[in-house]
This record gives sequence, structure tokens and C-alpha cells, in this order.
Amino acid sequence: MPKTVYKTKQQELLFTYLRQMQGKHFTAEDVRLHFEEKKISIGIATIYRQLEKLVADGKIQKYFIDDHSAACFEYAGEDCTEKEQHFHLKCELCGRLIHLECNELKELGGHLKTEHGFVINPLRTVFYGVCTDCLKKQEEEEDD
Amino acid sequence: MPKTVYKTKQQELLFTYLRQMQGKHFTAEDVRLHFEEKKISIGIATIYRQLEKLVADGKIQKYFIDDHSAACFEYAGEDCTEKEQHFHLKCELCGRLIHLECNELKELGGHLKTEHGFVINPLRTVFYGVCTDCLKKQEEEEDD
DNA sequence: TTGCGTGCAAAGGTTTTGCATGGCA
DNA sequence: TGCCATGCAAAACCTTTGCACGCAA
Repeated sequence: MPKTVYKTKQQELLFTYLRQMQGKHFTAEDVRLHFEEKKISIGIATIYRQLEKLVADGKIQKYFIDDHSAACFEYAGEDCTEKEQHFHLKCELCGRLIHLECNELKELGGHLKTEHGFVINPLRTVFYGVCTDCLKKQEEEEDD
Repeated sequence: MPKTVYKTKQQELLFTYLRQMQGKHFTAEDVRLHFEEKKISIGIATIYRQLEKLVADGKIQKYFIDDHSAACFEYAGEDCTEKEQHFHLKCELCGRLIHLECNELKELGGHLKTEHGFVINPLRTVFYGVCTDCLKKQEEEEDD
């Protein structure tokens, strides 16, 4: 993964998009569509290559949320520090992606480290399960 | 996802394979190769369709371990009960997949349920991070 | 001028799908 | 016999790669 050496117009456009998308997640296709709507043409290969570099630099995170659909990316923000890290919860029923900041969950990291010698990467880990809303719906259906 | 109605030879062959692979994970390609070695031909489409049904029935679990490589499947066993559930740890450096059974981690599920109304599916959730061995290697490199 | 970044198109790998055939009940 | 399951090939999908060109430094 080669380092960024030259500054290009495409890079700058992408950075602008990233700042807009802070805290949100997006796919390579989302990026392409965003610029297509603005009548700006950026090749999908360029988008992938730029995103790859940003991932390598730790500027953005790459997730695999859904089974075999596109990868999701997320911009961590200008000053990405450990305190801002969060976990992702993905509802298997409605597909909703929930950002979860919880100190108790950070103890999970400590436990895994201490007891299992494993340092978890919360920025890549996604918890799958069923969200509150879908649980309610399930219970209602059982009542029928 | 249609239910299984007829019993076929291919189904039975697949079940036999699953029993052999209990506790191990495998891809659709692994299944195909296994039968190819035995001079048994099962179409890859059939394998995918059967695995899909088994996932829908909850007989096997489907994981996405690596970025954009093949999906991994795992047979939970004949009498799959909650106590046998385990989490997966995936080392982002060496690629090792670790099966982790840990009661403390089960408290994680309780916490997510109680505090966040989210019921985690441990059979699908994969924790990404760095394993003990790779951590040691990293530390050794820092000493140089 | 040097060589990195870009864009296009093609290739790559995994999974899904259409359709005719085969086989279970 | 009716209809599901299979197999093959083609398509779909996301992503990567090869190559020629453009552009930053």
C-alpha cells in the first residue's frame, strides 16, 4: 500500500465528503453516487484506491456489515482518539446499524486482553443480533 | 427461503460432511473440494442452496471472517443448546480464528440486553483484533 | 522531467439465478 | 404424476488490476 505523495483534486473532493460524513458510514458506491449527483466524475477505482490508503493510514475504518454486500467505511474524525471509539451493533432483522458508546463494553476489551491475551479492535468488530424495536415486534407477533 | 421438502442424496452427503466438520469452519468451496476428492460431484449451486437452507433452519451458522473472501460456515452440532455457544476471535494479523468459550463473555450478552435492549447473536458475531502470538511478535520487533 | 494518481476496461473471486433435467413422494 | 432439487452456465456483484495518459512537484 503506497503512501500518498501527491495531492490531487480527487483526494480533496474525497476529504470534503469524509468531513460531511463524519459519524456516518458509507460504501464506495455511496461515494461515487454522491459525486455523480454533483456532476463530478471520479472513477470507482480511484475511490477504492483512496479509501484503501485512508484505511492503511487509520484515517477511516472499514467494516463488513452485511453478508456479501459492499464494504462500509467510516471516517473517525479529525482528532481520532481512543475515547471516541465505539462498537457497532447490527440488527439482523431490520438491518439497522447502531453506534454504541458504552464504558462497560470497554471492560470487555480489558477482559479479553487480561484473560485471553487478545487485543480487540472495536473499530472493526460488529455485534450481530436483534435490536429493541425488532424484539418488540417479535413479542407482539407471539401474542397474536 | 423454501423449506426442505424432499430428501436427496446430495443432502445426505452434505449432512455426513457436516458431522465430520463439527466445531470446525468451512467454506462452500471446501465442501466442493471435499467431494471432488472423493470423486463425488455436487454442483456448487446446490451446495450454496443447501447451506442457505441450513442457515435459515439454524442448523449451521454463517460468518464473514475475512474482508471479501468466501463466507465461512460452521455446524453447531446435533443438540445445539445455548451453553455450547461460543464467540469467535479473529486475528487481523495472522488470520487465526479462535473459538472462545467464556462465561464472562456471556455477561456481555446480559449487559447488552438489559442496558441496550439488544440481543446479541454470538454465533454470528466475530471479534477482530490481535492474538497473543502476534502481540508477542510486535513487542519483540519494538525491542529491536 | 519524473513518476504518482487517475480512468477505463477487463479480470478476479464469490454468490445468485434461469432454465431444463432428474428424482423424490 | 406433480413438483422440488439439481446441475450447468450465465449473470450479478463487489473489488482489484493492467495500462496508457494526465498532472503534481
